Amino acid sequence: MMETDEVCGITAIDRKKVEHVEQNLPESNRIEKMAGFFQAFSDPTRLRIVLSLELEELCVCDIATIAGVSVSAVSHQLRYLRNMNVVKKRKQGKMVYYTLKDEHIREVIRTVFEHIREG
Amino acid sequence: MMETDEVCGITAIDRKKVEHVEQNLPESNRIEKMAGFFQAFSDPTRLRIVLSLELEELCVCDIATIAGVSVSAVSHQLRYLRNMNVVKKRKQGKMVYYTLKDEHIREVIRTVFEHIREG
DNA sequence: TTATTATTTGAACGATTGTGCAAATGTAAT
DNA sequence: ATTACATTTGCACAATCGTTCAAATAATAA
Repeated sequence: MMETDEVCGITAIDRKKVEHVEQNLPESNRIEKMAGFFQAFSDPTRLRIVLSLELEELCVCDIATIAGVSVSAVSHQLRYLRNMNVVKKRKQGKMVYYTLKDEHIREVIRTVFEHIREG
Repeated sequence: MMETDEVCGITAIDRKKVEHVEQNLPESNRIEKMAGFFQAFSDPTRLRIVLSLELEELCVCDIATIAGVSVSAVSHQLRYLRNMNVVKKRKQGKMVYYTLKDEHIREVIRTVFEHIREG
C-alpha cells in the first residue's frame, strides 16, 4: 500500500509533496494576475498589435491595417490592453496614438521572444 | 490634407510607419506560435499546474488536489500542456508523473514572474 | 479470473472570447 | 451651423474554452 489519504474526497497520493507545493505556490490572487498578464499576449491579433507598438507609435487606423482586422476590433483590443496596463494612448486632434506603456513590457516580450526562437 | 491613402478599403494614415512595421514584424506563423505559447500560461488552473511542476514532480491525482479541479480536468490540461511542449510525463506503474519539459520553460516563467512582481 | 485504482478520452454544457456592424462620440475643417 | 473623419461603444453572433460526467484504458492487487 502506498501513502494514500482521503482529502476532500480526492485521493492524495503523496501528502508531503502536495503540502510542499501548496506552501511554496504563490497565492491565488497573484497566480490569477499572472495568468491575466499572459492572456494579454495569447491572441495573435493582440500580440501583433503589441509587437507593432514595440516598433512604432501608431494610430488606431494604421494598427487595423497592420493587424488585418476592422478598426472596431482593434479599438476593442486596445481598450483591453489599456486595462491590462500594456499600452497607453496619446490624443492628438482626431487621432489617438498608441504606444507600449513602459520598458518593462518590452523586456518581457523580448525575453519570451528570444526563448521562443531557441525552443 | 494628411498623407492619406486607400489600401484594401482601409484608410492608411501613415504609409511609411505601416510599411516599416510590416517589414520588421515577425511572420504570421511565428506570431501565432508565440501567442500559443502565451496561451499555455493564460489560464489560472493551467498556470498553477505549471508553477507546481516547477517545484515538484507530481502525479495527476496530486495535481488535481493542488489545482482544486477534477482529475479529468487536470488530465485534459496536461494533454494540452504536453502538446505545447511545456510538460512531459513519466509512467511508473499505474501512476503518471509530470514535470516541466526543460529548463527553458523554467527560465521564461521565472523571468515573467519577476517582472510581474515589479510591475 | 475479478476487483480496485490511476489515468485518459469523448461528449455535453455553460462561460468566455474575438469579431463586425451600426450607432454614438469627439474633433477638426468648410 | 454642417460635413467629414477617427475613434469608441453596445449589441449580437459564431467560435473557442474549461469544466464535469460517464465510459474506456491501463496496470496492479487479491
